[in-house]
Amino acid sequence: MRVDARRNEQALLEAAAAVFVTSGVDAPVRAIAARAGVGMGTIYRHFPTRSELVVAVYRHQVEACADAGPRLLAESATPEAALRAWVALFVEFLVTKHGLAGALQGDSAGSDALHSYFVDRLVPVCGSLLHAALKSVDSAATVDAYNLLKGVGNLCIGAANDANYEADVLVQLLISGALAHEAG
Amino acid sequence: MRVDARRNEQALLEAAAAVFVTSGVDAPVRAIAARAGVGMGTIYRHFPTRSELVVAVYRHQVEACADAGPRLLAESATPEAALRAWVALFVEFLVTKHGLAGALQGDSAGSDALHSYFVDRLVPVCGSLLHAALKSVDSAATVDAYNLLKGVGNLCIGAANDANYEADVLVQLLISGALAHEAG
Amino acid sequence: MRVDARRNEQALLEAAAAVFVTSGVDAPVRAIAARAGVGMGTIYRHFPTRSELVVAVYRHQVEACADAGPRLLAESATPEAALRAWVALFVEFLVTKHGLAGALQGDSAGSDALHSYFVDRLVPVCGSLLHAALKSVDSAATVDAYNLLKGVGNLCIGAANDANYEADVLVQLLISGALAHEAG
Amino acid sequence: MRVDARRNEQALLEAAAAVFVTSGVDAPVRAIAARAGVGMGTIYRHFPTRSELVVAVYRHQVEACADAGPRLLAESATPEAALRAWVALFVEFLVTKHGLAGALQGDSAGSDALHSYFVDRLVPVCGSLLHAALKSVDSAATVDAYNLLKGVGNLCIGAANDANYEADVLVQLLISGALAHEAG
DNA sequence: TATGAATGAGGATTCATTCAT
DNA sequence: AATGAATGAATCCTCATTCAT
Repeated sequence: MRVDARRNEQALLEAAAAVFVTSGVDAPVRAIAARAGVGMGTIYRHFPTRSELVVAVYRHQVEACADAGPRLLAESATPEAALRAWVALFVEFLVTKHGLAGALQGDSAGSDALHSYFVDRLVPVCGSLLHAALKSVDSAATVDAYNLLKGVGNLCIGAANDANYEADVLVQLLISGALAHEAG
Repeated sequence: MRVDARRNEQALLEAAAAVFVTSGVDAPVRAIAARAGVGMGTIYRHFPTRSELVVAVYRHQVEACADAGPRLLAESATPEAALRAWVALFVEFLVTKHGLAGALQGDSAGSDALHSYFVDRLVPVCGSLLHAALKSVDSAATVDAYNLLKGVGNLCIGAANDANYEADVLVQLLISGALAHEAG
Repeated sequence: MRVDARRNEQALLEAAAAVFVTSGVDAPVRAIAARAGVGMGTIYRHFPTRSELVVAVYRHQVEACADAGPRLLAESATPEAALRAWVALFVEFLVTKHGLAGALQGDSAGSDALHSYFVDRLVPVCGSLLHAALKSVDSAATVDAYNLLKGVGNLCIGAANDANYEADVLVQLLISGALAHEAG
Repeated sequence: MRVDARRNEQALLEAAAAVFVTSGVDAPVRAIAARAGVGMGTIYRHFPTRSELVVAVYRHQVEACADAGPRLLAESATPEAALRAWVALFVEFLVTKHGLAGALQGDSAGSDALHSYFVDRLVPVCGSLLHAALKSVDSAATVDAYNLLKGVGNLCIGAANDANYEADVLVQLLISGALAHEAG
């Protein structure tokens, strides 16, 4: 890849991140291009679909989140604490990225890549933590990691727009519920 | 109101309900009018804003849901059972009305009336049930009824599109979590 | 004509006059009907075209204006004074009726009846005054009464919307010009 | 600017000029685009508001008119002749551009830029000529240049639609009136 | 005769996407 | 490889006019 192409790609990622914060992940292509100082065609060259752009923008943070899983499990006092810390991390990520939680739904055709990426990368991590936590409290699984992850994601939708809505509290309650059922 | 006007209004409500399921509550006015077999102007006559149409479409069911609260409290074996039955009812309502859960977010400008209506009508009902349940298990409140209701609503988003996602299970876990914290 | 029909027609004229002042002579039919407390169909029954309604609304005042011509000629010190007083009267009428001066242009199809009525009724009056004034100052005619009337009307367009525009002054200057050319 | 963009802009100006003559300056965007052979979006790219398009269409002629003022003052036998020649020029411009005179009214929201442009550009020119003419005939001013310019503009409204209406004659009478009042 | 519900043409505007330069 | 001009589908909303009741 030519040096200028790489520079453009970097500029686009930064611009998109900034615009996504302001206007959500459905912001007009033109706005992103303008902020990056490139033509719209350049966006399409680097990221043929919007979903690919969104994935690229958040890749670093998703990776960081994924990497945090094993580390937290090793460092935390208990597996439950590790799970709680990890979902708190995930919640913070989603809530600060305007519209991202909603985009995880995968409904609309274009967001499939985003949905897949999140699931592929984070469900295994979440699964490890959940499994360890369940074992440590001697509970049986009531939900799988996919459901838990998606539930957490859903609870974060719209959190940034509503000062009375406390997504983080609800998420911790959901964890409590998931770990609460005593093993028979 | 003239008989034909009433017939049109009814046709519009049914058409809108059907189109909302398919295309969400932001579906084009023209599509709703076409399905109802009326002109677009007729929609604007009966429901000057989109929000009023959405509220009208779901009013019956919201009222039924609100009415069910006190009844369940009286009929159920325990307050917790009443709360669980009621949220199950609410979940069933939201999940079968594709796109409704998402519309409950007050984000988009036009849906504010909808958001208000849901909150005004259901938060008090939810609050009664929650309060009774908390008291019966001798727990302190960790969330208010608004947060609980909105959390339940959020957990239902996209549930109809994903066979692997079990919103009802997650909602019951959330209730478990909300009732789990021992008092004092 | 039945008594109720006459009552409706009267109500419509008053309502239209009021609405025209507020919103101009192109105000929505519905607004006029609503203010009159009748259905829209009733407007169409009484006044099939908008032009006929406008004519009817202003008939009294146009007649009063026409009648004022001979009277002013008889009462004024000089024919020129009579002409000046009469155009001042006409100007006051036009300026206070929002949009009426513009509607006198026979451009748009619907306003033909209005245009015709004004011309038929007022050009002769204006002509008498102009002729007498020209004779009294021993000037030759440089414009006919039709041109003078229409010129005065045009000068009044938009006068109510622009505090810096003094239609009345300009009109008097136009009269001065029309009487200024010395007869050979 | 790319050659094709410049070609489109030129085509748009010509198309708009033609359509304005036929349908007035409020002609549908679609009609202008169709005549220019471009998409509607292209109009919005080049001229974000209707007012900007109107100004662009008439800029050349307004500038020519403005430039003619000082030249006429220098070349004419008397300042009055210069003023008369200049307003005749202005009248010819307005009358041949059907609908332009009407658009000079600042009424409709979108045409404000047009109104401003005309006033800013032509009132000073008109003022110089008027002042010189008044001085040369030893008359005191009875109107300012803004009123005179707007009056001339108003007299031209609808002139192209009415063969019996002689705007040019009326305008010269208005000038006569404006210069007639003897000083002292 | 009166009502006002219904129609639907008409016009503005936005933006994703393509492709000539 | 990059640009950004152009396209035009999609959608909203208003209101004159007709006509069933």
